[in-house]
Amino acid sequence: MAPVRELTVGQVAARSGVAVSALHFYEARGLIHSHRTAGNQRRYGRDVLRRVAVIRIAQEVGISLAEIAAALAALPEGRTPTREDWSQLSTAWRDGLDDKINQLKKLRDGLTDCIGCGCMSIDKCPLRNKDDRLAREGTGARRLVAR
Amino acid sequence: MAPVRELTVGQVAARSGVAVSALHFYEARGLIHSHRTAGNQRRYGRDVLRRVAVIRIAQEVGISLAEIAAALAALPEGRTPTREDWSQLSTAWRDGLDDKINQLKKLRDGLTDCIGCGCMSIDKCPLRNKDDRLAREGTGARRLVAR
DNA sequence: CTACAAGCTCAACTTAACTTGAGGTCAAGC
DNA sequence: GCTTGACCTCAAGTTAAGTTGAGCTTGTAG
Repeated sequence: MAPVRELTVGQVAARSGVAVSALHFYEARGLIHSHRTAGNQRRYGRDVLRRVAVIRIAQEVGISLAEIAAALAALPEGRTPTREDWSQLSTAWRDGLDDKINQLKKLRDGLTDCIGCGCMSIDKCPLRNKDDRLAREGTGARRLVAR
Repeated sequence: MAPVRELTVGQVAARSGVAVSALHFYEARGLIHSHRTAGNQRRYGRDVLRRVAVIRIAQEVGISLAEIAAALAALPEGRTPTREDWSQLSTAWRDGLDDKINQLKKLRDGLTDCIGCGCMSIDKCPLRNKDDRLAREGTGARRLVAR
């Protein structure tokens, strides 16, 4: 059987589970690329499926399209990305993932105590403090133990 | 200084690190409540600080304001929430957190293999499959024929 | 008793990530 | 050759979670 040739936008949508409009959108944002037929219709290479998969996975982890675009931009323009290319990408995100996991763990482990503790000094709460804008701009009185 | 009984919106903003506009917004969304002075200015009880803290924490974990509102709605209207009340809430969110952590772990552990594996059958990918609409509607024919 | 910081309301604007719609083209089956 | 469904472009709409600004009122320090 002949290798599957190019995919239409509809086929990519069907296979990736992403709406056609979203694919258009990704393309406009430079996350995926296509070339056009004589009749101006999009045709995608098979690697677009992988790209889209990566995009969705990354999104699920909370990476914004802009960040994803930046990461994907590092992939070779001309050729099909190698295992090496993808691997590099995944390694970078893996670190971010690790951070995120640790953050959530910390949160989870502190959650019950911190929410349920009944303490009145919320501004001393270790959970709260981690992104406390006040800590940065603090005028003094509100200033707490630096982490 | 005498113990502060009621807080103005500005004081809440200062102590919670949340913008006044955001507090207005939360109030409009029913996440927090206030009563008004004769001059129509908001006055908050001290428990609002806790509420706001909980809101921000929950948001950070990826819970939407709508969901937070629903959870907070379960808190007693009339009285200051007890430790019990908060604890119940945190326990519920804790479960969600656990799920999220596990999901991320799975993602992390599969990421390098799955993104970097070089395999061509993306629709068989364990990562992708977890939310694959196609897998549910799949006719079987769409099963990847291609390399 | 007055200046002016803080509050108030309401509407409009913002960003992300898409979706929907209008109006028109292309391609494949009968 | 027609009909139908998939495509195309571009503009506008949508949701979340707020922010910003205008115009007006309150509250408090000096």
